[in-house]
Amino acid sequence: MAIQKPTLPKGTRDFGPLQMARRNYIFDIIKDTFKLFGYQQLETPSMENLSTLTGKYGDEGDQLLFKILNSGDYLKDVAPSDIEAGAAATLAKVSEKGLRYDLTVPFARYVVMNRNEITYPFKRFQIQPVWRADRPQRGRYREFYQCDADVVGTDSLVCELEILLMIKRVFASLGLKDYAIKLNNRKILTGLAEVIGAAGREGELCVAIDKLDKIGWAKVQEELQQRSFKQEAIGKLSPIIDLLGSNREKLDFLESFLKDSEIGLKGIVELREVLELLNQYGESEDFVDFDVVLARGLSYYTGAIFEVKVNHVSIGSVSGGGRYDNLTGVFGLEGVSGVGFSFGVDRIYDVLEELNLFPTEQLEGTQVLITYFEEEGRNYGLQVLNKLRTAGIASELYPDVVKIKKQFTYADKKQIPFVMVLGSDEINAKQVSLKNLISGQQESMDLSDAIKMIQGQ
RNA sequence: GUGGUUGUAGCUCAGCUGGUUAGAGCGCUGGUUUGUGGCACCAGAGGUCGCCGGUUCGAACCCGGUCUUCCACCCCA
Repeated sequence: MAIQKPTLPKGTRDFGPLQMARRNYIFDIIKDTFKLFGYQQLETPSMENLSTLTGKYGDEGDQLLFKILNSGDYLKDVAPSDIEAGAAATLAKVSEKGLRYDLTVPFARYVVMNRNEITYPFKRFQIQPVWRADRPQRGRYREFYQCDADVVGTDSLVCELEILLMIKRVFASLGLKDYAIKLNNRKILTGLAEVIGAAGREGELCVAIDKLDKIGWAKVQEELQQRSFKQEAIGKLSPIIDLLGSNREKLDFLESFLKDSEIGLKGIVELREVLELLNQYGESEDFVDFDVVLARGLSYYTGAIFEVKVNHVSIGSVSGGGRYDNLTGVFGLEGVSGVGFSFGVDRIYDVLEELNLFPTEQLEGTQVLITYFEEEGRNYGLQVLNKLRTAGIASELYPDVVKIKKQFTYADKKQIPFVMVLGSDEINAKQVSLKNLISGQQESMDLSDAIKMIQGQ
């Protein structure tokens, strides 16, 4: 058999040591924030029954699901007539499981299955990979991590407030200073469709309007025409398009614009309250931007909609979420309101890399490498190694008896800041030689002094 | 899913209108230094030119297919 070069499946990646250190840096900040706000961690299986997943993300979403072929003879139930009927008819007979597409639907499933054990309001966070059979691009992968935090069992707008606060805390910790938390409300979009005389069509309306900053008002009008919106209705939208000013000014304008839509006004009230709560908490409205044309997750969001975009980078949104009043309804549990959002770690990684915001100092990693010349030094080194680790210092002993130069090169490559050299002089004097590879200074001392010096750093 | 794009050493890339043994920089290994890394100098290893097929006396180069990369659309983190 000919040797073949190994490759990765399309849209997947390996993460090397440097990348993992950087990813953990991001994960730790997010995790700490979720915990600080009282969220508890949950994990669910990578695969779910296909019946749990399908129909939750729209037709597009169903197409992007990775399906898992049944084990064994997966063709045993397939008749020739099934194959003639096409892929859709055959699928149900060859696959009953799929990889999760997001963390929200598995969470809804979990809530329904554990409805009696859960204490409400239930605040949970979940950090796991999800899979989408999309075509990969920059910032778009087939396997990527989501960091979700959701609350179910309350419709309090305090939850919306906390989402804003968590986003602000995470981004501040990451050193991101130029970003926008775009905020809107599904009810406002519904109201918008009502007052322009296109009630019930906010989905279509939003798909077009959402592209405003990308393709411009003229093109959006064209698209709306193609979707057979009346010219009169399109004309009514124009004051919305150039809406500028503070959040308050925009809300004031929308309030009069939506005066004939009860639901639209409800959305305004909700948004005002979220901003008011932010104020009560003692936090500014910096980075929070009410954006009437923001439209995401329309297949299930019913209240607030969030999206976070970092300015001046070539990556799409890095976080998003919203309120869904009845996500568990499809699983037979009605009346459970939830709100949640998600950080896209892989995209945040790309953003931090593009903006050069990763901390340069390597916090994780070995602090000391023990080097020696022969067996005797290695035996002495093992005792030293034990004491270093007992003192809580990340340390390692070079495993092979090789030239000292090679051992130093290893320390240098691995960016280990200290090297201990153990030769006959040190062994006889029961000391160690400690070299600081950054300053280049080296001196002999007792091990206890060396430990102090390393910890003093 | 639709349209386009890319693939040459571990990495980043050269390689003329098809013509002998396919190059550079960085990295890697060894040496200058048998108790000392980074810097410098010297030497060396490393490629069925993504894969399969076709055209041709001759293909890294032209053609077809396939996989991969990146981009736009759709949608999304």
